[in-house]
Amino acid sequence: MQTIPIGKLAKLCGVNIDTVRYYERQDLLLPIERTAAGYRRYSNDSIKRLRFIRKAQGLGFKLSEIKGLLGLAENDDADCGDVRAVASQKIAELEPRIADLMKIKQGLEELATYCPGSGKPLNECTILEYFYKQDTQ
Amino acid sequence: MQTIPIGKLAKLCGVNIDTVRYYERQDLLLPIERTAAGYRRYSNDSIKRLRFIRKAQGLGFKLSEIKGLLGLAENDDADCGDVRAVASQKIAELEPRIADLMKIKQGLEELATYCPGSGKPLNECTILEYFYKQDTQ
DNA sequence: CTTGACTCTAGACTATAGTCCAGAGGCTAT
DNA sequence: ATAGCCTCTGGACTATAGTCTAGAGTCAAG
Repeated sequence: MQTIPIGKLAKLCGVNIDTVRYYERQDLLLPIERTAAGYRRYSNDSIKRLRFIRKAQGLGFKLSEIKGLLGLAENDDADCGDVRAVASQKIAELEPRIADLMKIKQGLEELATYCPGSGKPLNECTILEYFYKQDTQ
Repeated sequence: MQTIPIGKLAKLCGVNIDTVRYYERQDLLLPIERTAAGYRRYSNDSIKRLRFIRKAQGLGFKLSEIKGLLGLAENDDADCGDVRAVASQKIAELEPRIADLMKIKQGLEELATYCPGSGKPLNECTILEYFYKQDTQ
């Protein structure tokens, strides 16, 4: 098995070389060895692992969570249920965030609807009025 | 008009006292004066302004955007159209973010559906498989 | 043997919105 | 006058995920 240097690994996976070093500091992706001169060397598994990281990130996982996921993947006592639990938790986190954003969007849309718009002076602006208004409650 | 000290302003608006000072550094909320001892003094307008800031934040505006909004509100040449444009732009920013999160959520739900679940070994885990899989394309 | 590309390290810097701290001084009520 | 708050300042620190820099060393090709 031939090993690959950091620059090649980075290019193969489409990430910045500094990002690879950063993942190493985060204990996410260690080189399989170092050359006599101290150069990092990676394997094909490193490529798979780096791809794993980027994919999981794309699905909204934080690096710390990905670390946990990779730990699971390497734990002989873990099973599919454990992995699915992590996915389910992430879904559960996503739900309120989406709902929040949608509520915010609706609020803004409402404000924009009532605002008289172009040409009207600011003292008739219902958006600003809303922002300045004291909360009733 | 009696003026109020920073601690009272903060409490009235439900924000941390350091946050008020932070807003000052960001040029968002300046005290109307300082006492001989250097103590900040605020007016009722400061309360309104701070409430404005917090409300706009609640609708997803960044402090820099709120600064622009407050600038508009104090600009005699601005009209409702200008304010509405800011709101519309924020709505336009929200849309793809919501869509993204929903896509991520759907992706995760799909993965979780196919995963055999509890009791099955990890090499049958379709979630991990997906994470490790090389992108086709 | 030199040129150019590659890699090494430690540390600083980015964005965002604060929060917390120490050490000093001020203000108020008893 | 003294206790017990309040406020002042500058600077450090938080989270997250990198990115960039300087200065030095290494490697391969011509």
